[in-house]
Amino acid sequence: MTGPGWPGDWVPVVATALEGDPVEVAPRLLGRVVARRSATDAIRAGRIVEVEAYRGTRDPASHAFRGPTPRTEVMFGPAGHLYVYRSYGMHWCANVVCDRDGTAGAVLLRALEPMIGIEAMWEARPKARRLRDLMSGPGKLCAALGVTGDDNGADLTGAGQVVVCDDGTPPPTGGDVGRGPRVGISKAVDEPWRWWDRRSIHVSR
DNA sequence: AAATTGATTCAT
DNA sequence: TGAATCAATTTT
Repeated sequence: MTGPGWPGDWVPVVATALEGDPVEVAPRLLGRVVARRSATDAIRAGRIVEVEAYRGTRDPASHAFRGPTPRTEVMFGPAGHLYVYRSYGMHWCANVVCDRDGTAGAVLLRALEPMIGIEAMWEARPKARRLRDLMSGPGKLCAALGVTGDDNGADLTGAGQVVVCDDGTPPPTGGDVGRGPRVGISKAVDEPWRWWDRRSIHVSR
């Protein structure tokens, strides 16, 4: 991973680390970095502080529950790609596809802590008033990073515009990890498949 | 608490 | 062809 302004010690997360059950993979993504770069814009990046697991055909709350459709086909593909969908007709939400090729699974990115490119994030989120409003929700973080439906299916493991990286920061452990039910769903509402970093003020509310 | 907003999906 | 359902955000 190289390029102007790219931190030299950031290494893309390899796909094999994402090939497990989303419930195993999701908490391990806490602390990793999501970065977006393009030919025209400065790098924008944030640290993952809140995630939710969606278990595909084994999870009635997953878009993939009823099998592959044009919308959900990337969730049935190989791990390490991006599943982007439109929410409530106006927001984009981004998921890291995980589990094995052919088995649907995904981790919804619910909140990031802004790291790099914060000026561009303010411009992309004019209604945000405080730093902790910038990416403290799944729709907010897509707007702040400039992720849209055009990024659906993108490879996150190195070559593309959106990358999930490890910058050497250890994930939260023990009492620093919050766990509870997922937000905004109507099925499987009691499954505790949401995780967040208790030390962060950038989680959703 | 309520308005906003449109794609997707499944049932007629 | 129609209606229900939203992995949400913002303002009141």
